[in-house]
Amino acid sequence: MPSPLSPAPQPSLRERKRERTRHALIDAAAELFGRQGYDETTVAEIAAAAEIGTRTFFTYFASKEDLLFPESDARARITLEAIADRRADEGPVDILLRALDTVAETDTDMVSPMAAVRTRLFRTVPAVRGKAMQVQMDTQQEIARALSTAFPDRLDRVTAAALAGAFTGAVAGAVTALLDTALLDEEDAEGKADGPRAEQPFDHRALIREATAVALAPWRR
Amino acid sequence: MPSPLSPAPQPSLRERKRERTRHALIDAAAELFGRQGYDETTVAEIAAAAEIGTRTFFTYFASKEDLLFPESDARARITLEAIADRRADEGPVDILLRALDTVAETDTDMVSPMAAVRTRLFRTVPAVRGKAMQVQMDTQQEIARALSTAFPDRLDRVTAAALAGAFTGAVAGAVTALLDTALLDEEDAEGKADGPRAEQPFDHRALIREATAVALAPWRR
DNA sequence: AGCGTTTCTGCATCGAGTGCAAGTTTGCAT
DNA sequence: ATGCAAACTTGCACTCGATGCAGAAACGCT
Repeated sequence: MPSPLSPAPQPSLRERKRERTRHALIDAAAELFGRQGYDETTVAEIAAAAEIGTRTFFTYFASKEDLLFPESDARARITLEAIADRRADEGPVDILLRALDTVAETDTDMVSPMAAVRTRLFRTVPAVRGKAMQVQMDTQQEIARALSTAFPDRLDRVTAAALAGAFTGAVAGAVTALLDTALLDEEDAEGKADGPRAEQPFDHRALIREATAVALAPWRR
Repeated sequence: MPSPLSPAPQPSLRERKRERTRHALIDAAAELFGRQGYDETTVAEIAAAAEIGTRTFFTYFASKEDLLFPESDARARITLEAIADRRADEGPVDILLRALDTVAETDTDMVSPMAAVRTRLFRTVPAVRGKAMQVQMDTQQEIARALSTAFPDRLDRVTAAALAGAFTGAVAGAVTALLDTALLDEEDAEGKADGPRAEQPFDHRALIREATAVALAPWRR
């Protein structure tokens, strides 16, 4: 029983319902994609599984691909906050690396069921990869703008864009490489003692951070 | 008249014909995209303009987007050659810098009519942007693999990928930033003296050279 | 309960892309 | 030249993603 006077910022029934079916769509899609693959799953199937009309799907997501990136701006937000909260002695590269740490810690999306599916699809379905890259480029431009206004005297627009590109490019490259090798190893390890299959995402993060720091080293002077 | 005994490596009639219609498709598409836009141009129109059946289009290009990146692997080839031809005293960074210089000199794609159209579409059509990033990422991973096998003791896969990503990301970021300002200026200048609208409103090659210089400056120490 | 505003949904339609089964052209050996 | 096999081209039918439209249903508010 909710306290009667709490200024409950509870969204209206409409919005709650909308959020519920939104999640139903994501869950249904994750399940179907995982079971039959991306191309083999039609929008009509997803909609049916979430019990809405096919046409209605497109009022929730502009496209089938958008379904895969429900929180696309979370990482960008964190990075922009990192820039805003900078200490006086931090250079641009320091800020970006700190943002990367924060993302690694707080990103809840990495454990969602959709995330697991997405990483698999990223390697195999061109459309998924293309969409991911597009999202990346959008956030990259935001970061570039924020950087150049935060360091007006050290970073002009073009240099800021270069740095932002170097950063996101380095991270994306490292993640992709890691993902590739990880999944290859997994295939190799197949058939041998199929024990509890311990995952080690923690030193993955350390690896990514190290590699990014090395790649960006020339940018800190 | 060709010397009768020259071991002319002339491709067969079949291949020449194929190459001809291939270019006809690219030219027709460049013209149509430039005139009516990307989404407003159908594959059927392009095929008709090149005088082939609609169905046949897809034996030349796997998709409408592929039409926009006809030489997508040229840059990767040059870079891989640069890695193969490295001198003993060259580090990974030196090689990449040299490769990019070579690309700047020898890349003919930058002056093709398609290039001008592509840069315009890159800013406005999501599908084009996504495809471009995907191409970039693919070549990047190839370069990373080659780098880490060329320097097995200095670069693991992940670090090599981060380095390659940082490089291409920096250049790409700088290019788009510079392109944005260039194209915005151009729009501003619109309405005044609407002269013949010079078909090559800016020098791609110079622009890319400038962006590359800015983006890679930190690595050149 | 009743009314205005969203939201949902079916229907019709368009464009990208694919499989198939012809027809057509090219390369090559006789 | 002639004929034949392989490669290439093409139309047809079809699937799927995506959009516009208009009526039906659900919601919020009085």
